[in-house]
Amino acid sequence: MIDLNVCSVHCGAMARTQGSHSDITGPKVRDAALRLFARHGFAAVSMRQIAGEVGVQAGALYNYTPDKQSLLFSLLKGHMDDLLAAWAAEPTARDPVESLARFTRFHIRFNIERPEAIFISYMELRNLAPENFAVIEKQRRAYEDELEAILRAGVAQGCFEVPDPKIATLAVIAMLTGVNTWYRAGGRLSLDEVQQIYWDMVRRAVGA
Amino acid sequence: MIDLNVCSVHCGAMARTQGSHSDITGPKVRDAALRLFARHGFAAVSMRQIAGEVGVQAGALYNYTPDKQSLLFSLLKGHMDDLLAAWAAEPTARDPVESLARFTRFHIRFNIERPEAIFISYMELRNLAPENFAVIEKQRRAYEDELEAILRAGVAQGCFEVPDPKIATLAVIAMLTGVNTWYRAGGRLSLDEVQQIYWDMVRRAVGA
DNA sequence: GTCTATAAGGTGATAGAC
DNA sequence: GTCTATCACCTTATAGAC
Repeated sequence: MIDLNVCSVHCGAMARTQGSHSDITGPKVRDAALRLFARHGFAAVSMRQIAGEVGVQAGALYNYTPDKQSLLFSLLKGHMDDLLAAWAAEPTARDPVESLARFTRFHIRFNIERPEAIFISYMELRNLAPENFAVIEKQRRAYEDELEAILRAGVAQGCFEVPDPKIATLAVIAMLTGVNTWYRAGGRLSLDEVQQIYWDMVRRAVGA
Repeated sequence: MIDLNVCSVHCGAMARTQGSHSDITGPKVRDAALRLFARHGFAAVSMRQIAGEVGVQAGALYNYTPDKQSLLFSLLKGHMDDLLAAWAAEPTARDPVESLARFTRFHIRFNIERPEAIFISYMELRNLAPENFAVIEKQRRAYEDELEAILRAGVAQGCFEVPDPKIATLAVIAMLTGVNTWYRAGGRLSLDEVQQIYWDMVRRAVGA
């Protein structure tokens, strides 16, 4: 149909001094899939649509993923790895109040910086094959456990008033994640103002 | 659009002492669609699957909905109508603190009682045709405005400390709606205990 | 009101040319 | 690595028999 790059015979024989097509096409496939899955949903997006965004034919996608399911899992897994690594790289604090403040600001910033990945991480869990779901679910719990540990430390030290740390964990995360439903860069409030407003609410919610 | 009681030539002349097939099949179609959409997602569910749940052939569904999109819209519209009507039927309070307490308890109970409808109301908005989305979005804002009015009244009377009522509204709703991600009937906590825990957090979050 | 049959087209994935 | 072509199957929706 449309032949954009009839490199075919020639390129294979040429000295390939830098990145092959796959070094470029691979990330483009992931970017297109992330964007389309976030916009229309995994089930509503076809491999042909993704290929169209990338500028290749559908068959070529299978050089980069064994199937559509693996593509979704790879995106979600990569996102959760990023999340856990980024939080692990944050400087730690002794004081639970300061830890909670850092978690609050971190979570808001991280989420706002990658709205599409956050969106599919919440919306497309049900489209994961069971074994893939189990992996992501475990990582999600590991992240929740980070916040729960902060709350429990604060309760133990008497600086938080939280009757049920597990529920408070889920409540705080739900509240913070909600930012993504309305925040738009260049809107009424800066990231810093948003972080401050939510920190005030979180701080009071846990009785700090 | 949907003719619920045609029953063709015969029934029209007969004394119809009780429900025709359509009186039974219609609700069954809606129930099956709600359950399947919630479980697998709108795009992933076929009309044949819905028909299979109901116990009819796919073609018969079109006696109850002009198309798949209208079926989704009808479910979401019905849910939002129920939500707004149920809140309107709640007894009102003069005191903003008491109003907020009632809203908190109402929202949690209403959501917990119909997890599937709540789920698709959040997940399937993007699968609505633009004109249908506009209708649901308007209703969603009307509901948010109810809470925002409570918060603004509380700020005006000096019983809440909320720098940005709009954001506080969205934060509180996000926190409360999060209950549905973990609550299961017969679990560790009763509905009443959950309502109490969340009310404590909401109350403190708004500085009441 | 429900059935069967069908239209018209989309789906994920693969084979083999280049 | 990407193409074209294809397989086997699924999709929504409609037509007409009963």
